Amino acid sequence: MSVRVRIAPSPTGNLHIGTARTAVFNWLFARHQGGKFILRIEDTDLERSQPEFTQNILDGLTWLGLTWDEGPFFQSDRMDLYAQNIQALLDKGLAYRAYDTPEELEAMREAQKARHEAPRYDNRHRNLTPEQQAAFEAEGRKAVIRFKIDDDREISWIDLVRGTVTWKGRDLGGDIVISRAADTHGIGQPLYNFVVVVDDIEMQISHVIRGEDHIGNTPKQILLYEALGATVPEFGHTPLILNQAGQKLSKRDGVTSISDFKQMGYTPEGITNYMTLLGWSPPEPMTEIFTLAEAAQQFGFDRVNKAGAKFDWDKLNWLNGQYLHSMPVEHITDTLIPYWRDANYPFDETRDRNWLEQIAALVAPSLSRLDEAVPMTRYLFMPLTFTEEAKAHLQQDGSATALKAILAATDPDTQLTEDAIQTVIKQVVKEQNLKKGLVMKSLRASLTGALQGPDLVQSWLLLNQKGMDRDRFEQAIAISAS
RNA sequence: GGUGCCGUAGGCAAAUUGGUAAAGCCGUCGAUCUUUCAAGUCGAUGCUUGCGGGUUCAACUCCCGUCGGCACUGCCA
Repeated sequence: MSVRVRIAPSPTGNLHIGTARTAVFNWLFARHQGGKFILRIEDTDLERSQPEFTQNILDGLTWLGLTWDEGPFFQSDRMDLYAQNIQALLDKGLAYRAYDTPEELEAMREAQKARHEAPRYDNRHRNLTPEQQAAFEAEGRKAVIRFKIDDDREISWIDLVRGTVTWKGRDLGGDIVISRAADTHGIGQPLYNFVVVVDDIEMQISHVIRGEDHIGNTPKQILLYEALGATVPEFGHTPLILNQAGQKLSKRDGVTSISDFKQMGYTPEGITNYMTLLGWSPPEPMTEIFTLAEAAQQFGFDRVNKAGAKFDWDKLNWLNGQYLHSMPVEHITDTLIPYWRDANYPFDETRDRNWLEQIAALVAPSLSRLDEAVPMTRYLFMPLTFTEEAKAHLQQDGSATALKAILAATDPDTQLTEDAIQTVIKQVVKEQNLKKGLVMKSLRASLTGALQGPDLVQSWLLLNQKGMDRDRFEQAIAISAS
């Protein structure tokens, strides 16, 4: 049997990191098995589904490199199929119409709670007589359709990551609603648990790989597979991604959508690598830094951990940095340009290309996120703002002397080279009898407005190419005097 | 409350069928390089495997109990 897996996000929000991680495991498994990875958009909740979220999900998956082989399929296009299957269940007597009002259900649960019982539907409308049904309809009540669940059934499956999992029918909460309320004899909007099964059957999904939060849905769905006369697929429930407090990561935890990560300057390679590590571990000779394709060669559920994993920014940052450090200059320059542009730094992409590449080469080795390049390179693009420490340094004895000497020792009409800079520094140190540290710090303070930052000689070179160095020395000398 | 799942250092985690002194990575700390920060390099720190029993020559790995965490418990997905 060929392997067919799917990722089925619902467009009620941007692509979430948890969904993306599930997509990674599905993708990895499909590639490892030579199977198909299918994308299905679960938009049965008409109220909450939005087209822009669908777009965000598609864009996110594409950006991450999680390409799909079939789809996207939309559940909203398949309503007839669901209605047919619900009718079939109705015809077979496996499902029925229930006329309870939301208020009645609420009251029932309250009563159960008061009696310290587990809230569940008591199947009160399972065996209504035609007369009773007619009476409810005469009242103008609408009916949901419920699927019968046998209290005495025991359902179990061999989970790909957890082994045998068993549930009792009585713990499933009574007959489940598979379609929303609709007028007499009509079939309302089909609900998640039912739709998933119909689609997975129809799309011949062989392995359902999803988050652990779906474990409780699985027994209900297995019963539905049986009722629809279909083969039950394999199930694998992956551990959840947890927040600092150890709870399921949710939008309330701040940055959780892939588009946010992208904007913050994480690379798709870094994110997918990290998400894979959250639950899966590579076999021995392999290091923790790997591409999706490399992971796919080794991927298997035997190496997927069962416990939830806390999301660790430190490790993500480190991993992302590894990718940034090894990125070719042209590539990282291309990637950095949008960040500089968004910061409104003035430059001409074409004419300044070489200069921009030098900047990229200068800062890339110390980045862990792309957006860090913005504050880090600000002094190369914008007028200076001085930190208090920098000002204080410039006001020290010898600082102005050093800068004046440097001004005198350099020719405004000749572009500097690295060697020339080294020579000038040595010369000034010797002639003015100053400490090298003081000269260097004065240079840094005057050129960058700060006492720490990227390599100073390279920075000066870059500023010199733009003719931005001498004015800064003058400005600094003025500060020295004040 | 009920049901289910899970529990190896601060975080991610490894450990062939129970068998050496419980890998590795991140973090932290220190050293080094540098005018500086970051990065890099080198080194160090930390778990008696939630806890208590049991089986065994031997248990992170098996059994029993216990505690804790999380997830689910919808006419959401």
